[in-house]
Amino acid sequence: MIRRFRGESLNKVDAKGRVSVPAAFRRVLEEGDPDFSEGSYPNFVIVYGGVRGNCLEGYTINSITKVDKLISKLPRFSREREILERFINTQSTYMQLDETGRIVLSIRLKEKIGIKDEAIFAGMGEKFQIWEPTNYQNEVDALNTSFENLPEDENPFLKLDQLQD
Amino acid sequence: MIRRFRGESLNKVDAKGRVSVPAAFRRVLEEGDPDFSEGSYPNFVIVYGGVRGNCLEGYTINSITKVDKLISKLPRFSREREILERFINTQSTYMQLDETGRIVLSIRLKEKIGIKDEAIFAGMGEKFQIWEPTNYQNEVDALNTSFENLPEDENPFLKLDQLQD
DNA sequence: TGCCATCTTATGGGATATCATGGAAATTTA
DNA sequence: TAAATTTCCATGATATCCCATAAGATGGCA
Repeated sequence: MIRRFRGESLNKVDAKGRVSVPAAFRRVLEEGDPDFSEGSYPNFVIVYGGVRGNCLEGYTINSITKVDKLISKLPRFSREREILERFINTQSTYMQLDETGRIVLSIRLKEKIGIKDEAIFAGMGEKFQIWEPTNYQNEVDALNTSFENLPEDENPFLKLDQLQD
Repeated sequence: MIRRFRGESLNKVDAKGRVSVPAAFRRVLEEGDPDFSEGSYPNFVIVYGGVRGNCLEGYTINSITKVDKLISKLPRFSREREILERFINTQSTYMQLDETGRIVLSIRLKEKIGIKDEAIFAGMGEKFQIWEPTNYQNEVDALNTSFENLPEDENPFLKLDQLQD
């Protein structure tokens, strides 16, 4: 089975910026790190740029490597590549879980998304997101509204099956 | 895992031109220098020519070697090759980290990119860049603008997925 | 099915190491 | 020998490591 990021969790952020990554996510990060072995702690990548930039996004090493490989196919000095490198490499950072399954969010990262002493972890399949709780609620509400306003023929649930191969 | 240059960092440049290279970048430089060994300090290359020339670009020994090989594939006396060699070979220099992880930017290099007493280091995957902070902000803004103005079908993020396989 | 032992998880505190930075001394270069 | 460079030492801030604990989840077993 290929495990994916699922579920959400509200965790405390302490004075040093430490937060527990939900245990279920840790399993996914372990599976997604080719260098992980029993007794070590998985590495992964947090991207903090992104189009809207009000949350952090965590990627396993394997999935970020896929992205990196795609970027590397673009001509070395092209503008396109520059844009992608700027958003995906410049605005990201390696992370490693510690012994107790925590990471530390630096002051910069916390400021970036407005986190104080709590953070929401939200599973998104190949990635997970970290939100400041209020912002998260707003995002969920906004999604609900925009979903309710969609015409029937654009209902993504219905469109899903049409994509079939 | 092949570590790449990720993240950004604002560091002080002192009167002698000394700047700390971000610790995360040092790890990449070490991995990318075939002659590096525990207890020594990695060598790398700084290119100060380049197409737009308002920043410096740092390459690991391994990645500049890759670029050199690409250049070597061009016809020996072609104009193309001449240009690339001028920008990438002539206008570049070897550097070595010192004991405390710093390099010194010569007056020439500082003038080249307008640096006074602060420098931004920006990870770009296979290379990193050094910018004067204001210029960097302008570049980021320009990138954002040019990104926002792209027609949907040229969105580099979406194109990424189309490159798939 | 109810109880206890054990493991895992989320969390906290203190000690230690690393990082970025500054200054002085030693050495080289012009 | 003055200026510039390199080497060496010093320090505050930050990040990392190590140990501790309480609550919940899990599993075995009578």
